Amino acid sequence: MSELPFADHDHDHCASGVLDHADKLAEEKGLRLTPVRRAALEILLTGHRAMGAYEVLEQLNAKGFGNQPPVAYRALDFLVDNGLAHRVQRLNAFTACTQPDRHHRPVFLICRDCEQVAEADARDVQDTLSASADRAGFVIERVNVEVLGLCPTCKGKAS
Amino acid sequence: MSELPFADHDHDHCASGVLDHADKLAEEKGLRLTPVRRAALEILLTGHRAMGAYEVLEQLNAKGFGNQPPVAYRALDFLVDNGLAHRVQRLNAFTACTQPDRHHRPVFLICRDCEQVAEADARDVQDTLSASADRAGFVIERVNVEVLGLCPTCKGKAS
DNA sequence: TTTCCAGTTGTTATGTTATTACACGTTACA
DNA sequence: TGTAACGTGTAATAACATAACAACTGGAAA
Ligand SMILES: [Zn+2]
Ligand SMILES: [Zn+2]
Ligand SMILES: [Zn+2]
Ligand SMILES: [Zn+2]
Repeated sequence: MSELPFADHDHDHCASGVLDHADKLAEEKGLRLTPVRRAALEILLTGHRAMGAYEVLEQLNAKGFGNQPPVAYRALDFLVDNGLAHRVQRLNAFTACTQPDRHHRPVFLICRDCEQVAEADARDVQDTLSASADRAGFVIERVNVEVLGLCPTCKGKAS
Repeated sequence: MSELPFADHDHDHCASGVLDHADKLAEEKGLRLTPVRRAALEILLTGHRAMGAYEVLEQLNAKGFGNQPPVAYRALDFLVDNGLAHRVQRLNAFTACTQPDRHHRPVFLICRDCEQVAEADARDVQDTLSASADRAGFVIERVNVEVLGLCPTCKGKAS
């Protein structure tokens, strides 16, 4: 794991950086980062945590978009498919990718207390996994690694 | 990963073996493997695949138990809590543990074609993960690793 | 034995998450 | 300028999960 998750950071900066990157990516790859999609990404970035689809939907609607589930699910699916967001299975939630500029193997560290989700890169973990799956003859297409526990902050509070 | 998943095997034997083990475990640890709970385990073993709670519920009801969701969820939760079954997040489904006799770190290999789920043990993968989380100051409580792809059989069919 | 309690099972009702199906508009492109 | 692919919106519904409460069970305390 190369990054320390849960670290303090300049959030406004990280958010606008990701949005800039998304705009660039859209232009380069011809992705259609339409208003709803961009708004959904903004919402995830502003929330800075894992958000449920209906929560995103509510905020999309407040910004003048539709208010039916598919509106949110489609935008979120687009973001996930294009590496701008991830789905956190354990929480039935979505979170903006914090490092969309590099092809990474995300691992999610989920704090059960404060519910924050940190995205770490664990190339080594997933390389191990790939090697094992290869031996078993299984072709990996997607990997989902999620860890539930206590983040450093909440660990401190508990003790 | 120490086991080859998706291998042919004597399924009736593996199923009855797990049930025997569950009975033994119940006696040793004082677990109350009641009729509904044992039936739920049987259903998962007979299905030999990941099954949704409502699917299990339907079969429980056919055997004379209640027909409301909590009946299934409670039995399944019991099995999961006691290591007799696992939850597959990706599929919102449950599967009988194939190796309940050892304390293992399950990794699920999910075939997107035939929907079979193989349970492999990946101690090495999760040890790597633990070490990384430790460095980040995160206390791991539960880990969930799920891999989506093509099993050897379906890989063959596709080519 | 009787009382009590924790735990189990059942029911109703409700909450939460996700998809299908279809209409209409927009974009890209021949 | 057709037209096909894609995107957005809506309504309806499916699928998954939990809350709240009543009734029963089985064992320990009195
Ligand atoms: Zn990411
Ligand atoms: Zn925390
Ligand atoms: Zn297992
Ligand atoms: Zn398969």
